[in-house]
Amino acid sequence: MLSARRQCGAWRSSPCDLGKGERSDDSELLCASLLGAAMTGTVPAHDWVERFAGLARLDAPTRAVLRARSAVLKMPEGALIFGPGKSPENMLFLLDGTVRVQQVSEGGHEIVLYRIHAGQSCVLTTACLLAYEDYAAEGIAETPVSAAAIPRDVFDELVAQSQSFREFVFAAFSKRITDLFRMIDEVAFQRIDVRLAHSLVTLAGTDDHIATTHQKLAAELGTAREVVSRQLQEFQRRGWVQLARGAVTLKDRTALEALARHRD
Amino acid sequence: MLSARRQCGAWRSSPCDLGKGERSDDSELLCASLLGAAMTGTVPAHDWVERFAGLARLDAPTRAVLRARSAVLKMPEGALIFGPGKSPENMLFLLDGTVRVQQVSEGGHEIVLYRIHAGQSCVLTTACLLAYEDYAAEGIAETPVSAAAIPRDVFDELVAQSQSFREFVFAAFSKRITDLFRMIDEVAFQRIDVRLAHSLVTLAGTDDHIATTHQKLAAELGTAREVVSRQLQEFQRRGWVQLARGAVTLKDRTALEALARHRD
DNA sequence: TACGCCTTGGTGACAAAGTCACCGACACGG
DNA sequence: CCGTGTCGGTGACTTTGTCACCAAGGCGTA
Repeated sequence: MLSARRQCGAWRSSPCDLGKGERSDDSELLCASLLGAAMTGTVPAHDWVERFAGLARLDAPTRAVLRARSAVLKMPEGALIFGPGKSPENMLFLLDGTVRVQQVSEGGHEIVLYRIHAGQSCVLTTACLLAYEDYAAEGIAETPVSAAAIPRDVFDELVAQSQSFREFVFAAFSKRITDLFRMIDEVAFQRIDVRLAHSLVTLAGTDDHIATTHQKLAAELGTAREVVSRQLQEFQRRGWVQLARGAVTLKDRTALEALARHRD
Repeated sequence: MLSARRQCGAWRSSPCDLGKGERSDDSELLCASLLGAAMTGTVPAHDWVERFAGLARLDAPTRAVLRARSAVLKMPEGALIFGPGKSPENMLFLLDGTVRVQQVSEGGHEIVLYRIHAGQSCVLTTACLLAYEDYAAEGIAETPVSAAAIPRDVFDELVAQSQSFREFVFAAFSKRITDLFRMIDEVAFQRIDVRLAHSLVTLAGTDDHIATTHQKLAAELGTAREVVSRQLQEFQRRGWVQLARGAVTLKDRTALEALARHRD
């Protein structure tokens, strides 16, 4: 049974991290056009292939196909890239921004599975899998994002034709699966303070400032808000962080990193 | 640091489940030949492709290549199919038996990630990924197994040539990743009694008998032996199971299944 | 048979983490 | 200024994990 009183939907029912708001109608339209098909009216592709770390090593013909048969899309922060029952028709290469992949289970529990950063990896892994079997995971734009969209058949064609593209694709799958292995290990065996310290260090920008709520940090780790609150208080007692409403500021990054490295 | 006193290595340091013994020198040799390359002296492939559920739908030329360029290998129970630093040179299709994929972390903690059953799925997912990035997961033959081995380059060739083989491969990856998502959700949010009940029902054969130790069940769930012992005692108090040294017998499968279905 | 030794599992005390109910402080828009 | 919703703090309690230690069973060997 769903417990109605539980505070849930850390990411969902609240304004986006840095921006000011609810998913607008505009964003919904963008999503629909992306998830649907067609891609009419989208920006023609530019030199994005060169800017994408993993693709630069591909053979020239493959890069040409990618350029020719893709379209660059932009989506606002908070947009739903894919979700349960919404498997995208296109494979996506993330050019700018970050996509958060998370899961919401029946009891209202949330957990962040991983993030996809520009260039480094791509959405194809997750997007592709959901094309075959849909599941209650969803990808959400954490910042405004731009992505190159490749129709499914072009993807298939490239896999067939290019040896280096195959390597790229399988390497991406490989990395995703090993990361999930690591994740399972952490969730099962790592202490919550270690995991929280790790999250803080990872989420903090160069300015050591994180604009987030305890509830969102809890969803990050798949734990309860109270647990996060208590741990943060402990960190503050130790002088490692400075707490404020909706914000955490790192005061001793070194100490947090040391704790995060703890393997045990 | 490794704690020397912890009782660890549930699966490793003990005799195999049903059989009688330590990994023999023979099995090590088989492993080596499998993991290495060559495949000289192995059995020529027969009609295994037809017996493999997922491959029956492939186009005829692809099936022919699979038959022609594969070799059927047999490995004894307890054999290490792949492991950290031992990425297999061949893609494997499991024809008979079961392979357990598990992870051992630094603290000596163990957890079973998933099992690969004959025909239903195949080892290629895991094997393939480890070819690109090796990690502390290992695959162990839980029963005597036979598998069809495909050299890496033949696999690559098939992916390039056959549309239906690509679909097969991506569907396998897809299923694996969604299963891992589910696993993360369970580890993070599911109560231990529910998970244990689920494991018991899954592990029990038609005779409702499981030959295993509490320690192994703990490794199955990624928890501690004491926790499993206490839960099993509780199940026994309720008349759901009958406990004996190294054995658990289901007395009320229906009740266990009901508990296992509990979503919360 | 007696002995040592290892495996298996039982136990109590405690620590860590999750759950529940409730509260007060803050922010924002009427 | 007030109402309303978000955010975070707190105490009591349950569940799970950890640690230390013990007892029974099994097995080989003197």
